Amino acid sequence: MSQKSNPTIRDVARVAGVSVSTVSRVLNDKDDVAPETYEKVQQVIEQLGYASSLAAKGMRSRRTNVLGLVVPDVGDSFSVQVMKGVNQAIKKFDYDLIVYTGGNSRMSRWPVREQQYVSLLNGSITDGIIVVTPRATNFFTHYPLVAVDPHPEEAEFPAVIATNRIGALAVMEYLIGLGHRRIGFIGGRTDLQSALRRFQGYKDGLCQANLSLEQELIQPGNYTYECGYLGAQKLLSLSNPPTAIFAANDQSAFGVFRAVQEAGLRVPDELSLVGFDNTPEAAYISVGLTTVDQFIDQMGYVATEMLVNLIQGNCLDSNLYKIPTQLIVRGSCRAI
Amino acid sequence: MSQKSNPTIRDVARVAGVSVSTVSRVLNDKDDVAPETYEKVQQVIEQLGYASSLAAKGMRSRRTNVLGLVVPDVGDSFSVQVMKGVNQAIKKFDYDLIVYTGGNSRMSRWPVREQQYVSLLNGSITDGIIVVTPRATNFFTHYPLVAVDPHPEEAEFPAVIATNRIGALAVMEYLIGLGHRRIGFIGGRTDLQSALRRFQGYKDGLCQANLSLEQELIQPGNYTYECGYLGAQKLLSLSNPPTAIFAANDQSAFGVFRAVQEAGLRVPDELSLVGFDNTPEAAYISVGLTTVDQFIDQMGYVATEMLVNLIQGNCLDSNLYKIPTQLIVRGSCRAI
DNA sequence: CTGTTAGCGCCTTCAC
DNA sequence: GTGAAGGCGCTAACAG
Repeated sequence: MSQKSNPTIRDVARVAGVSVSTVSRVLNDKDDVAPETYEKVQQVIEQLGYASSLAAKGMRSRRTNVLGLVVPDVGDSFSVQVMKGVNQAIKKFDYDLIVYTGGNSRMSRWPVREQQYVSLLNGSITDGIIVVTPRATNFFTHYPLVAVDPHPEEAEFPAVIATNRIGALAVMEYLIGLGHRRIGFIGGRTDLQSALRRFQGYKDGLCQANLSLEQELIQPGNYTYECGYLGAQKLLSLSNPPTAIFAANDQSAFGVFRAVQEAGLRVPDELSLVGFDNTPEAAYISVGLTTVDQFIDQMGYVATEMLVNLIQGNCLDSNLYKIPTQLIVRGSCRAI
Repeated sequence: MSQKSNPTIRDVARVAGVSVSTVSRVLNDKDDVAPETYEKVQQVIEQLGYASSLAAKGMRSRRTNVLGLVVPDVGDSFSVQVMKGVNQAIKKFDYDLIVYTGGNSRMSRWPVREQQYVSLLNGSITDGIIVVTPRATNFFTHYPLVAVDPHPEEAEFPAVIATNRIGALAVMEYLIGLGHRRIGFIGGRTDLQSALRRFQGYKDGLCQANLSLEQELIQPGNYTYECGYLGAQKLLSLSNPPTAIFAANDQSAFGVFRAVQEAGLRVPDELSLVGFDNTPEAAYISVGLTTVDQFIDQMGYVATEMLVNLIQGNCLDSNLYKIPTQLIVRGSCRAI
């Protein structure tokens, strides 16, 4: 089974007793083909289990009806969310989808960066590409491309981003409105734009309320459970501990939660807690984690819409589409 | 940006002042190329942002170093789990991954089924394919293919499955060991092999304990929250209601949970509840849902291993690999 | 209506 | 060590 090659268009032509172009025509519903010829060819196609090679087709005609989605890691939850949104959109637009990810480490020898490499590869198989790469710099491709959540300042290509700063600001306004004055912060990965923007929102919130920024209330982090756990331990052991903690993402908020429990305290009674992302778990954890939804799936959906527009040669309203974030209030905060 | 075509191997050759074959050689580290030539070509490649077209490469040489994963829907949680496992495996084996899904509805006109169509398409771009299709019948491809969770009886190709029946049996043994004698069952989608096997496990468990199978304790279902909810309502309104309910998957177990709550009862005090799948939510819901883990990600991982073996021309130990399921005991059951 | 003829971008002999 | 030619499977002109 593994050695024999798939049937080609030529096999079909031979068996059906016609030429390859005729087969090609019925495959693409081109021109007029005699009904009986059409029928016979279809029959042979089915009989042989023939399907045209995407590779060959894509090479010849600049249209494959396939969209590409390049992600650094398909296991990553952010990527998965984006995929869901894209998945929904392609159904509407009647495209197929290829999600590409490189597990290939040999590529490090490659002079150009992975994303670029992959992007170019797919230039011939897909009609356009969506890249999910929070560390994106510049992309070098002559085909339609839309980025999800890149560094906006360097964005020379269409992109869709979430309003991370504004979301974080909303959190701060909420907490401050609840009477909190000492608000701890667990940071995110500093190489990610999203984390920087959330931190900016934290600072802006403080500033806006005329509160001073206290270094001891700010713990570095990296979006992991552990960093939330450790950061919270430090914050709680302060001589004057915070009454609320804002973690840069839900994952680290869960870590905070555990540290709080282990310290014999309760959320929200002794400590208010807010996360960011609105992961599914956030709804389940004890009283429910108050967090910010950034509608990642919608980012994927919008990115797809933009891409399809690009492919069809339409102009984009804007090169940068911002998906508004939304504060999701659950039970993890309390007025003091 | 969208009209100009990507640089080709010929562009590189021209700029570097060499022939295309030389460029091809450095691309594939073939033969001996003069170090200075090699260097210069590499430089031009980088300068032009060139990357060889997957399409063209795949067509010419029967090796792309890319694995394919065909799923009915990338939004589906089962598919996502499989993806995670595959994703891990490709890193180990140094392959790239393409996940393919069709949003294309025109295909309904196509005489061959969607899976087959996609599978064949990718035959030329990928070195092998993993298909996730619980309704799989026969696949028609001359290239390596491994199926995840197909109908075993029709499997003419290598496949990896979970031991659904045994997992369900373990649930029954557990419940019966806890003293339960009247155990309700919420069924799954009858078009899915997994659901049938789980039901079989339920029946076998009953039989093994010399308990009779009572029709009134068996509710049809379809793996949804709603069916669990409705089924549980019926079971609870029985004149002699069950003391435990075994739902064919976690999702419907959650529905059961809600129905139980609404009836003013509590889990596990008045009713023991078991699910199947061990979804992330299962750990969070109130006391924790006792369920069965089928290690879907591992299925993806193993499928990848099998596929790589196939691609490399090795023989498989077995054409059918069974991933053992495991009962995860949490707080939703209680002895009576 | 259908067959013939060119390539698409790349890799693989085979010469030099 | 390098270049030239042929062809992978397919589609898009042209001819008939």
